[in-house]
Amino acid sequence: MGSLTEENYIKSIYALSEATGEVYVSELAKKLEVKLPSVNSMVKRLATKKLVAYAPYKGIKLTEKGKKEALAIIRKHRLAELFLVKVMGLGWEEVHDIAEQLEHVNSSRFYERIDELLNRPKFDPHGEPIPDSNGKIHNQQRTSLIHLEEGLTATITAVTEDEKSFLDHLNAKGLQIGDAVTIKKRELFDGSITLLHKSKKEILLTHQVAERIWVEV
Amino acid sequence: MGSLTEENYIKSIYALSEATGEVYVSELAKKLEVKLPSVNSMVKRLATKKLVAYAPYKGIKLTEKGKKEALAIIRKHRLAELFLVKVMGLGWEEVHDIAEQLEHVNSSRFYERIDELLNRPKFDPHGEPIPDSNGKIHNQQRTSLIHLEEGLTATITAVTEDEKSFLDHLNAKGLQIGDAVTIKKRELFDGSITLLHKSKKEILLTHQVAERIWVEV
DNA sequence: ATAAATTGTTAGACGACTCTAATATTTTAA
DNA sequence: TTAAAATATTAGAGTCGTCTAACAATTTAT
Repeated sequence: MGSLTEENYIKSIYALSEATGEVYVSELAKKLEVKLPSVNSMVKRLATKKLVAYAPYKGIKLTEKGKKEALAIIRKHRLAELFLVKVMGLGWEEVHDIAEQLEHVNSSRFYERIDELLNRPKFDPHGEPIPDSNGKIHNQQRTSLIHLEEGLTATITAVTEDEKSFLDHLNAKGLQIGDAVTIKKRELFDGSITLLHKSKKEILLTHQVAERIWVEV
Repeated sequence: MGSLTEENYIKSIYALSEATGEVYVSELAKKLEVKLPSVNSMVKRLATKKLVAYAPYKGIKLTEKGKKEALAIIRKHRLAELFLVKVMGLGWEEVHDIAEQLEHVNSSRFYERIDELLNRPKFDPHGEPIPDSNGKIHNQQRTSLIHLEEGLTATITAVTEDEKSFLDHLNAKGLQIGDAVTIKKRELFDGSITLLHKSKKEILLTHQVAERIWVEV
């Protein structure tokens, strides 16, 4: 096992490189809130440990070994989040920071037990998939709310989890994972969307918010 | 909050100085499994932070500030242990190492919720008292098994928690916190003790084991 | 296609924590 | 009461992870 810092680098590299397969030093520096030279020297260390592939002035890529480690941490993070919500009764908007700490707990017994208690769950409270103990992710169909036609009905399956304030916003609007919503109106000029919710209420979402909500039709 | 390392020093200083009010550098080095100079320099750092009072070649004492920090960590450790046993269903002999990690989690919400779920418990699974959120310890009457006269009956309230192997040993003998036992025979020549247990079985304990079992008469 | 802007790297230093080797103090026992 | 044993400290170095300042490569836009 690597250090706490190392685990955080690996996790961030995974998250930021998911789309394109690689990350740049500056993106990583921004995400981790450290300066460029810090990232540069850490990435070199990770490279000597064969956790990333890296050539100066080129992007950073996780090796298979690095990916495996990243998925193990993500698994722990997501299991912890679900545990905090389901077993401990905390709100989905307040568990992220605690899970950031619990994800570094080194105890297969602890996580095996959580997995068991939650009945081998596939998704965390934000709808993100939980990798299994081999790092395999059970994927789901994903469309962003902003891509739905007017009149269509869909179920919210996930949200992009970045800041607590975003989750607070959804809570305030009364939206939850699993809720069914119908697109009532899409405003072309600003991209905002009006939803019809199971609570019979109409909910107005800005484009910025809607694009971070994932649904299954 | 201090670093993880700092927290571990504070906790060990508290544990080792409980009896006499002070610890020596060498004892601390042994407990923490580091060399003497490491302890020496760390203790100096803790002294500049006003967490310990220290004069070269003299013992190390926690300041009020240090004690407060120690008790906060101990509270988290013991709450975590009880939580792992009661809520997560792990065995009392396997929770110590996990609690060693959970005790460093920085989240009042997390621990407040555990405290609530466990109904503000006063003792951990090993019978050790859990300090309240102000660091106050609810003390209990404590006598070691080896000080009981033959014929007396008492309830096991705690055990000295040092090594997993000791707890495994008690498990194997069928002894648990809360069990009532009667002293059947005390052997003078080797200090061993024969107990009568609620299970009607006779249990033989060596002096070494018996002195680490605490009872209430 | 070259200058400006952006992005990345190197050099060197610092704090936290550890170590080994050398030295000093305190305790114990002859 | 002094020599030996036990205990503690200092000096100096190494690793991890961070920083600032200076420089180098790459991209972009004129």
